[in-house]
Amino acid sequence: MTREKDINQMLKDHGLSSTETRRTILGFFHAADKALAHADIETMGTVPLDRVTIYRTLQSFVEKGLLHSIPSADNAVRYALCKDHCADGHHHDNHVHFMCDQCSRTYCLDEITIPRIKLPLGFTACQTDLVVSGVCKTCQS
Amino acid sequence: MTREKDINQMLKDHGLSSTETRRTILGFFHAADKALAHADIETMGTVPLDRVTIYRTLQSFVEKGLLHSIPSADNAVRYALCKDHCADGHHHDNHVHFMCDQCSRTYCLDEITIPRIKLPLGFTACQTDLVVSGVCKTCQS
DNA sequence: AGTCCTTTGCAACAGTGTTGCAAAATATTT
DNA sequence: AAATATTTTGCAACACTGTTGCAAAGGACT
Repeated sequence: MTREKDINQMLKDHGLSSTETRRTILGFFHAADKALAHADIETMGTVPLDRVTIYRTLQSFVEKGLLHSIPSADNAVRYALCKDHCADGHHHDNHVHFMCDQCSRTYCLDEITIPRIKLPLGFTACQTDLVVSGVCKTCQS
Repeated sequence: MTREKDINQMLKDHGLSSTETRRTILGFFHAADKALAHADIETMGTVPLDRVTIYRTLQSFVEKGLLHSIPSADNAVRYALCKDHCADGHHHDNHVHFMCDQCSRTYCLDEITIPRIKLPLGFTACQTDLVVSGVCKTCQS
């Protein structure tokens, strides 16, 4: 399978050794068109994955620039694939996130860039997160 | 004391009976120039407050429009006083929040309004949260 | 294949938030 | 002001989220 090979390559490109759990979890993210939380991943596979391993996998994926985390008001951090990578690997996403109040799906709106914010004197920005919540395209019937 | 009386009035104006814990917690928010998390409140008073009571108090304050909650990437929801209230009580804040990476202080930048975001077709916005993180005016030395 | 290093899985723990229920405090009525 | 009704508190217990340490298993490399 080409996808298998792609996932393998993706891990190695980011300096991660290719293990079964990592391939599985990265596969979940490629299959899903939405952001995933730890709890989602725990129940997604046919064989249940170890909780701790998932935490550590997500952590290393974020560190190596494969995933980015999305803050939320409901205290459940979600993760999504990083689509564009800078050369240095350390890459700050700058797109808007959308979270559906009805189905809890979280989307990366890659095409919408966060506008530049002018901070008061004395404040220096490092990262900016913009999360819009409401009703998503699937729930809008 | 006038402040005591103000706090009392504030509670009643929002349809909450005036109890000692509520007066204490509301007092904390008036004294602080920053957003407070549950953990902060737990250790602030001379007499320790019950954890559950704090949760319930914060909840009712948010429901009645006294406080608003601020999402964060570090999974610790913070709360801050609502400064302007609509007539109906149900009031959506629309200002930018700033969180310091060094001291973890969270500020409401009331003077900066969140720019309007144009969502893709099919998405309807209900609330928009914008959190900037970096170095605050106090840590900037 | 053998060695080295990383990752996994388990147990245990710490923090965050919720629920149920009896006792206490507040509000309301007389 | 006392009695009653209602709300809030504090405790115990629980569920969920996330972390750490350590021995065993798995990948990487020569």
